[in-house]
Amino acid sequence: MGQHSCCNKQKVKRGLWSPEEDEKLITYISANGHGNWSSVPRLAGLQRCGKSCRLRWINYLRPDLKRGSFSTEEEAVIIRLHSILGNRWSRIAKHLPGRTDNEVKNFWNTSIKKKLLAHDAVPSLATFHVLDCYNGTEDGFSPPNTNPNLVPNFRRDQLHLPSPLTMLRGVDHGDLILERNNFSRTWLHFPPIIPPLSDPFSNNWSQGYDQHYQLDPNQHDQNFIMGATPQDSHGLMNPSLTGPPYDTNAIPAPEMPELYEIIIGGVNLVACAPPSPEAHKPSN
DNA sequence: AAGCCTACCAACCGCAGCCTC
DNA sequence: AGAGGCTGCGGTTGGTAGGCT
Repeated sequence: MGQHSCCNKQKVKRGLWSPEEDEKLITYISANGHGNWSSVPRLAGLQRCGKSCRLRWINYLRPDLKRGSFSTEEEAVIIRLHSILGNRWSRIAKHLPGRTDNEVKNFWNTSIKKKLLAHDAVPSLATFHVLDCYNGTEDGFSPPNTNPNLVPNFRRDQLHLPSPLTMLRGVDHGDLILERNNFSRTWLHFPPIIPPLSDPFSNNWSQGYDQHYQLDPNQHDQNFIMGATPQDSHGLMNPSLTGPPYDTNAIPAPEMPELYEIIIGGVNLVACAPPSPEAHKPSN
C-alpha cells in the first residue's frame, strides 16, 4: 500500500474527477499528446498522479470512446472471447471498438457473470478437453486449457463457464478462425460421462448428452468432428498428451446453440433436437 | 418517508513486463 | 547484467443511484 512512483514527490488528489480537471486533461492531451504520463499532471496543472491521469483518459475522456450500454452483439463477442481468452480484458476490449478493458470487465462482473451463473443448469461440459485448436499466434491467443475457466473440474460449486463445445464453435467464427491450423483438423472428444461430485444423481446434468444425442453413458470415446485433436479420455488434465490417430468412427458435431445464444438469446438448450449425422458429414 | 439492499461503475492498488541507462 | 522508472493489466474497493420493504 504505497504511493505510485510518479506520485512520490507531490501531494496528489484522489477520488472522482471534477469537470475542471477533466477539461485540463483534455486540453493538455489534445494539444500535446500524453507523452510521459508521469509528467502529464505537472504539465497539465493537475494535482493528480500520472497513473490516475492515464486511467481517466483511457477509460473516460478519450474521444473515440463509445458510451452507453453494451449491445447484444458486443455481449456475444465478450462471451465468446472470454471463453477463449479468460479474464484478459484488454485483449477482449481490443475487439470492441470504443470500449475499454475496464468497461468490459465491469460489464462482465455485473451482468454476464450473473447470467452465466443463472444458467448453471446448463449441463457442464467442462469435463471435455480440447487440444490443438490453437497453434500460437502473434496475437497471443492462449490455448483453451490455459484459461482457468476451462480447467476441467467436477465440482458444481465452482463457476464453470462456457462449455468447450460452445468454445469450439467459438473458434470457428470471426477472427478466431484465422488461428486455426490448416492441416490440423480439430476434434472434440467426449470423455466418459462422470456426474459432478456434489450432485452425482442429477438428471439435469446428463441431459446434454442423453436427451440430445442419445449417447450411451457407458460408451466411452464418443467423438464428434468439431475441430479438436482427438485425445485420450484419461488425459483430461494432461495438456502434454498427444492424441491417437483420428477416430474414423467419429460422428459430426450436432448443431448446438452457442453460449452467448443460451445466455443472451434465451435459447432453450433442451429444445435443441439432435441433428441427423448425415447432415453433418465432412464435406471433404 | 426512511432505512436497507443491491447493482453499477469509476477509480485505486499492486504487480509484472518492458525499456533505458 | 541489473537497477530503476514507466506503462499496462487485472483484481478490488468504495461511492452513488435506484429499488425494495
